[in-house]
Amino acid sequence: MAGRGVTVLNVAEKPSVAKSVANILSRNQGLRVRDGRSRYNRIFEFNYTIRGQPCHMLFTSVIGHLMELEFEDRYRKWHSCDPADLYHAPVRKSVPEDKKDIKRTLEEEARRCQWLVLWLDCDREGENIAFEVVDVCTAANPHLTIKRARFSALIDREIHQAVQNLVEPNKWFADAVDARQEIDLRIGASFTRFQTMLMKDAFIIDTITDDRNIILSYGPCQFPTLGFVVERYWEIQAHEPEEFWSINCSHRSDEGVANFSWGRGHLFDYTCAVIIYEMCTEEPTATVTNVRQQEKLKYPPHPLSTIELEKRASRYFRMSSEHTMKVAEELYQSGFISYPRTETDNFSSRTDLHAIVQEQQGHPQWGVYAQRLLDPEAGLWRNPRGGGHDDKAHPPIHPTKFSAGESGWSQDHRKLYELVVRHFLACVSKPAVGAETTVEIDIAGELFSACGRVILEKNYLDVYQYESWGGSIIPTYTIGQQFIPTTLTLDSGVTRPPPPLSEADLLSCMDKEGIGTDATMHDHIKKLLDRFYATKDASMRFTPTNLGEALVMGYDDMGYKLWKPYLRAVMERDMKSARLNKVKLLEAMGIFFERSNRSGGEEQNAIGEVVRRCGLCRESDMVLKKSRDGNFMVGCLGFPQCRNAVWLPGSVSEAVVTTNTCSNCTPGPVYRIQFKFRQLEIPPNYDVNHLGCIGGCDEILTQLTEICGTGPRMPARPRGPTTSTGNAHHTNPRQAVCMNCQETGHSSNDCPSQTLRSRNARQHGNVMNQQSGEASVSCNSCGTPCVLRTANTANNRGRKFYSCPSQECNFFVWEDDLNSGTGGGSFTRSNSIPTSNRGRNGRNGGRGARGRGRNASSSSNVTFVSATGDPISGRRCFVCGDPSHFANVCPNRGG
DNA sequence: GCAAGGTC
Repeated sequence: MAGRGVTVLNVAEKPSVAKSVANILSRNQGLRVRDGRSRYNRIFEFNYTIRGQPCHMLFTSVIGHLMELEFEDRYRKWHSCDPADLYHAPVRKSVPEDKKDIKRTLEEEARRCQWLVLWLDCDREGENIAFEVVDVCTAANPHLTIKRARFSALIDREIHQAVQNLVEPNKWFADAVDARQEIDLRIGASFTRFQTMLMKDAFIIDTITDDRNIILSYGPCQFPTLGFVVERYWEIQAHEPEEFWSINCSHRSDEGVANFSWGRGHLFDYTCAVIIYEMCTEEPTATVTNVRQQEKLKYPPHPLSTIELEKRASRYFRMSSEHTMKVAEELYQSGFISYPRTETDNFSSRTDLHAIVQEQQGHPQWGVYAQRLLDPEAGLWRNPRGGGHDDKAHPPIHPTKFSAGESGWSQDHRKLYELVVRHFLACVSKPAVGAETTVEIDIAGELFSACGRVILEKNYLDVYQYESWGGSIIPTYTIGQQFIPTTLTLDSGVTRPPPPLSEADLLSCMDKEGIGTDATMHDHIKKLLDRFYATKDASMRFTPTNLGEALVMGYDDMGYKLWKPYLRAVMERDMKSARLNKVKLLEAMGIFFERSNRSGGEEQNAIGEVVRRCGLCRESDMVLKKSRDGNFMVGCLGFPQCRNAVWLPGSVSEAVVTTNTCSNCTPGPVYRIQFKFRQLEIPPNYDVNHLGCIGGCDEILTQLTEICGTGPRMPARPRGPTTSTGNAHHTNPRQAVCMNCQETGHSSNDCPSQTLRSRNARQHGNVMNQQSGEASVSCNSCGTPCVLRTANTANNRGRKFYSCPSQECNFFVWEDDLNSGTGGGSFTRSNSIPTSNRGRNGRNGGRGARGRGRNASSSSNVTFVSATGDPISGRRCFVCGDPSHFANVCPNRGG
C-alpha cells in the first residue's frame, strides 16, 4: 500500500469469524477473497478506515491454537527418564507439522503489513492464541504495531465498535494459559508413564481384549471425571435399604378419583405408623379442612448452551455427548446452526430474534407455531430469560438457516437441528399456565392432601414437545365436607440407592466443579470409555470397571487429591510421594487383577530410585531395582535397548539411594546407596552398614560381590508349591483365594459368583445386614425366600426381622414375633376398608370391631408362614403386646 | 504410547 494508507493484517481464531467480520466491516463492498497456503484459511481483502486512517485490510485466520507444548526430544521416549524428571525436563512451544501452512501464510502476509490486529475469541485461550500469532508474525516482521479487537458477538455495531476502539492484548491471561498447559503436560505425562509402566509389569489386565497398547492415562480432567463415576458407584454399593411406611387415602366420587398423600410423608418406625394407621381406620371419616386454588407457571428453558445441548440430546435422544458434538459441528460447518461451543445462555439485546423466527415460518411441523409467535394478537411472544452465563465470545446456540431437512442428513442431524429450532422457539415463548387445586383433609387428626392440575395455556409446550406437564383432575371439594375414604391403606416401601450417573448427571458434575470446558467435556467422558475405566449401559449410565475403580481406590488410599490443579511444586511433591507410596496403588489393583509373573525373573520392578545417568547409552537413567528373589541391581531404564546393569552382592538385605553423591565417579552425579548386609552372609571383618557407590570406585562393594556373588542368597529352593505359594503370598495374600467367594482356582476377575456388591462391601466395610442369607421364612404371596435383617430405626435398632427381597411384595415379620407365635404386620394397597366397617369406628366397638380390623389385615394377599410352614395368624397390640386389642385403645398407652 | 485446550 503506497502513500498514506497502512496495510493491516487481521487474524481470527477460526475461518468462519474471519469471513463474518470481513463481511461486516467491508459491508460487502469491494470484498475480495484469495487462498492462503492452508486450504481452510482464506484471506479476505477490503479497504476500511480506522479512526480516520485509511487501511487496506487483510483478514485471515488460524484454526484454534497454532502451537503445541512438548518435551524436548530426549525426554519423549517413555524409558528415556524417570517419570518424575518430567517436572524439570525442558519444554518448548512449536508449530506442529499440520499447522505449518498457516504459519507460512501469517509470515508472508505479515511482511507486507504495518499493523497486526488480533481478532481471537475474547477468552483466556483466545488471548493465548493471540500471543502465538504475535510470535509468528513479529518473527517475520519485527516492526509490526500490535492491537487487539475486543468483541462479544458477531453483530455489526459490536464489530465496528471493536475496530474503532482497539486495545492492547492481555499478557496475563495468556500467561495463565501457558502455566495451565505446562502443568497439564507435566502431570499428565509423568503420571501416565508412571502408572502405566508400574501396572503393566505387575498385573495381567485382561480388561483389554484387543491388541492395543494398554495406557493407563492420568489427566487432571479425565481422572476427576472418573472420580465422579466411582464415587456414585460406591454410594450405590454402600446403600442400605431401609423399610418405611406411609398411609395413603383415595376417594372416588361421581367426578373421579382423588389420591391423598400423608402429610407426614413416610415414617421409618413401623410401630408408630401402625398406631397412627389404626387410629385412622378406627375413625376414618375425612373432613375437608382447606381448598386452595393457585395459578402456576411452567417456564421455558434458557437459551441453549453447549452443555444443555449435550444433556438434552442425551435425555431426549440417548445420544452421547461426543456424538452430539460431532453432529452439531457438521450442522455448524454447513451453516444451519450457530457456533456449537458456547457457555452463553443469554441473547444479546442486539440480536434480531424476530428474524430468526421469521425464517422458520415455512416449516411443515413448527412453521405455524413460528407464525403464531410473530403475530402480536396471539400474545405468545416473550423476550427470552437468560441463565446468567456469558463467555463473551459466542451467542447461545440457535438456528442460522432454515431447513426442512437436507438429503445428506442422518436421523441424528434432523433430530439435533429440530432440537435447536424448537428450543429457540420455546425460549421466546410465554410459559405454560396451569390452575392447581390443593385439597387438605383430616382423618382422626392426621393431615392428608391431594393436588389436581388443569393446564389453561400450553404456550411454549406446544412447540417444545420434549417436555410435558401432567394434568390431573380431582373431584370438587368444599371446606367442611365429610366423606368416608374409598381406600385407606398402610403401604410399605424401601429406600433405594441412587442410580448410576447418567451422561447428563456427569456433565452437571463436571460443570459444577469446573472440570473441562464446553468444548472438551465430551472428550473426557469418551476417554473413560476408551481407556476401559468405565462402561456405559443402554440407559446411558456409567459404571466404573475394575480398572477404573482400582485406580481411584489406589489414589484415594494414598490420600492425595491428585485431580486438583495445584501448583506445580505441590504436584511434583505428590508425584514423588506417590511413587514411594505406589504400594497402595499396587494393592488396590491387586484386589481386582491377577499379579503377573513378569516381574519375577530378570525383568525387575520397572520404577526405582535414580542412581545416575547411564554412561553407556547416555540417554536414560539407571535406577535401583529389587527382584522378586530379593536381589538388588542397578539397571538402565533404556532396557532392553540398553542392557547396562550393575549387579549387587547377594548378601544385601536393604538398599536405599541417598542424596549423597560420589566425588570420584563420572559422568556424575552418581548417588551413593546406603546398604545393609546380612551379617551371616558376609565375612566378620565387614560392616553390615555401608554407604557405597556403584560407579566403580567402591572397593568394599567389589569385594563383597566377589565373595557373595550376585545370585540367590540362599541355596536354590526346590521348585514346587512351597516356593511359589510362599513368594506369592508374601507379596499379595489376596492372590491365593478369590476375593469374592474365597474359593481357590480362580481370581476375582473371573469369579463365577462375582457380584459388585460383595466386592465393594468388603473393601469399604459396608457389609450388609443380611446375617446369613439363609431363608427360614417365606411368604406365600410370591414364594421368595425372605432375608433376615436388622432394623436400624430409632425405636427398633438392632431388632431382627424377615422381609421379602421382592419389590412387589410387602412381606415383613419381626423375628421375635415369629418365635413367640404372634405375627407381625403387612399391609398392601388392596387393603381397603370393608363397607360394613364404616361408621362403626367408635372406641366402644369392643373386640368385634377390632376383629374386623384384624380381618381387614388378614384379608390382604399376604400371610405369614413360620419356619415349619405353619401359618401365623393374629396381631397384637404394639404397646403392651396383648393380642386382644389394638394399640389405639390400649389401656397402657399414654396420652 | 502420555494432558488439555483450541478448531477443520
